Order: sequence, then C-alpha cells, then structure tokens
Amino acid sequence: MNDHVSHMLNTDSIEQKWSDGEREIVRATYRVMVEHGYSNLSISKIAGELGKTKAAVYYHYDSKEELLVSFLDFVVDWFKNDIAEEISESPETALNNVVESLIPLELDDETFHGQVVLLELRSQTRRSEEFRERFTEINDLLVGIVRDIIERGVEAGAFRDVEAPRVAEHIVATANGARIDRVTTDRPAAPAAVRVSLSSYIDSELRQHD
Amino acid sequence: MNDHVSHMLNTDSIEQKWSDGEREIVRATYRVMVEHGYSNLSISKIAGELGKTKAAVYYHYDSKEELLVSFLDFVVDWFKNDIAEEISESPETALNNVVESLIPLELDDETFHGQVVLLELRSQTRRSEEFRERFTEINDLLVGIVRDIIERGVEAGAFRDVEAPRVAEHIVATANGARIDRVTTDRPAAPAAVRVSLSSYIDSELRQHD
DNA sequence: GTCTATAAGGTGATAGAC
DNA sequence: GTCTATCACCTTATAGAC
Repeated sequence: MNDHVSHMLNTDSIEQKWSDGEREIVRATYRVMVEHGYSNLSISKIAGELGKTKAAVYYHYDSKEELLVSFLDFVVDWFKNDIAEEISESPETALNNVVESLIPLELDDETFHGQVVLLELRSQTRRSEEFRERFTEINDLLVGIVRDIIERGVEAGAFRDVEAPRVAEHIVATANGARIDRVTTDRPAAPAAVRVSLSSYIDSELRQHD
Repeated sequence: MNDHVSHMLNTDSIEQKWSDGEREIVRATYRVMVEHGYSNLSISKIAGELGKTKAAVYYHYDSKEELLVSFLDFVVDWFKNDIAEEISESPETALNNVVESLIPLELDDETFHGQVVLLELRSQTRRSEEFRERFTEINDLLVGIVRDIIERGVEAGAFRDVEAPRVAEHIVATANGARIDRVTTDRPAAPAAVRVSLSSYIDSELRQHD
C-alpha cells in the first residue's frame, strides 16, 4: 500500500472520492491491521491510531462493517493504479514484470504483514456479499491485465496463438498460490521455485520458437 | 473432514492418540467453525455444540489456543490419510487424481465452508509458531506427494526428465491458488479453466512424446 | 468430569454536551 | 466534528462444589 493514490484510471474518479476524514480513518485502519492483524482490529485501536475517540470514527462510518467495505474500496483502487504501471511495456517484458511483481523474491516486513491482512480479509468472504464483490473484482482485474498482455502478444506475433483467458487464469492462480504459501508457511525456497517453473512454462507455452 | 481417521501412515500413531473427550471437542469445534466461521468461534459455542458447559471444555484444554493447535493436528492427520489414497496408482493416473481432487469441479456446501475455515486458520499464521508449523507441514506433504509421483514417473520412463521439486511446487501453487479463488470470489468459470490449463501444462511438460 | 458462579476486560454502538 | 459517559453484550478463563 503506497502513496500514489493520485491519478485514477477511470473518469468516475471524481464523483466517488472520499472525504479527508474517511481517508485518514482508512489509512489508520491499515496501519492498525498491519500491526495487530485483522482479527485484532477494533474501533478503539483505530481511534487510538488517529489520536481521536471512537465516537469520532462513528461520525464518519455507521458501523465497523461499513468501514471495512470502504477499506476494501481503497484496496481495489490502489490495485488499479499499481498494476496499471506494468502494461505500457512490450508484451514479453510486461508479462515478465507482472510475474516478478506477483512473486517477488523478497518481502519487507510491512509488505509481508499487509499481504497477511489481505488474506485475512479475503477469508472473511462469508461476512457479506460486499466483501465477496471486492475480491472478485481484484481477481478479475488481475486476470484481465494478464489476458490483455497475452492477447496483445498474440496479435503482435510475439506469442503463439494460445487461449489467452485460460492461460491467464493459470498464471494468476499460480502466482496467488505462491504468494499465500510464502506468507503462511516456512518454506523459503518455494516462491523462487514456482517463479522459475512458471517462467519456463510461459516461455515454452507462449514464446514463438521457430 | 470425513470419518476415516482409522489407520495412520506413521508408526507413532499409537502414542499421540487423543482421548475420547478431546476427539469429541475437536469434532464439535469443526462443526461450529463450518457453521459460524473461525472468526466467530468461541468456547461457549463449542460447549453448546457438545451439550456441555464451558468449564467442561477447559477441563480438557487449558486455553483456546491449545485447542486450536490440537484441531490443526487433527487436520494434518486427516490430510495424511486423505491424500495417501491417491498414490497407489500409476504415475499418470495418480497425478491426474491429485489434480482432480485439488481442483474439484463442484463443492458441496459443507466442504466449501470447510475450505473457508481452513483459509481463515491459515491466515492466522501470525498468531503463533505452532500455527505456522502445521500449515508448513501440510504444504510440504502436498508438494512431497506430487514430487514423488513425478519422480516415480521419470524413473519408469513415463515422464520426461524434469526437475521434479520445481514442477511439484508449480502444480501445488496453481491448485492452491485455484482453490482459494473459488471459495473467496464469484468467478464460477475460473477453477475449470485453471484445471484445463494445468492439465495441458502437465501433458506438454511431463508426458513423453516421441 | 462436569457443574454453577463469577471475575475482569474488551467489543460495537449510542446519547447528548460542546 | 469531536468529546465524555454509558449500555448491553460477549469473550477467555478460573474457583470451588458435587
């Protein structure tokens, strides 16, 4: 979660902008989650992180649930901006960049804890339809980016004429599996192994060999 | 979570067997989790499910944490029995069976909720080293099974001479990613797409073509 | 082994003053 | 917008009787 919540992809970025108060609360929420985990998140802790009281939080949000959905909206937006950076390159390097950023070789502590928090939230999908919608959107976005890169490569003649949607689902599923493995187990060699195997899969499946 | 906790793989199965009381509590814990989710699990609910009181639970376990770790030990044992069934077949069909059981085409409600519960627990890895150890063991087991199948196939000449550990990591990561996608999003077509792509990957990467 | 009763504390949320 | 004060509720966990 970084700081460039500056420009949006869509034009509807102006209407649904959040108020300063909401933005501060969501940022504080994220910091509390990184430190204590989602399951130990409370309105009191958020208020403490803000330097205000619980009632101040409840002025902006009617319930904890509403706050959490708002938090997920921030995540989706951040996601849109973050992965949009990759797609300007050529298909080959774009796909490479995506794989590298989805399965990084190392993770600093804060990113690590951020990933765990997102997994905790993802596991709360039974809580509400709104939760489910947000994570559906995130996965759709990710698969869409990869699919577009592949289709672009096929059109340009750089990739073989594969079924882009299927291969995209495969790549994203593999990356997600590797990412979750990393943050929930002590298997330090696993992510790199997956990345190597995934790269070689991409190479043999997509690259034009004469 | 089914009923055949009958025979164990290892010989140390006799010593660390659980008492009847513990077994009943863990089973009740599982039922409560399937119904209410891990994050709404409480000792009161477990006791209610048992038809006893909280104090009866605390007679068997000193803390909720200890109960949860014990629950995970049951999961690991169940896992050992469950996946051990696949490995008796020939390498080709064994690998096929593993993929099919890791990415099933349909899930009944209870299995679905059980998967979500396991994901919730997995996301609690920051809670303790003991949690982390259990999920490390589960992933190691899974990768080990797949690796063994591949190595067996390579020795028998059925598979090409690939790096079994790497390919095994790839397959398991993909399957895990697909499984988590399924239970946390509304993307009904995704699991089948991953399964098809994964199968074709296995076919082109492993199968001996002359 | 299981019970009742209780302690001590955190939780989400609200009312009303400023 | 933010505060204090409070509510009703649920939680983990223990003491002591049976």
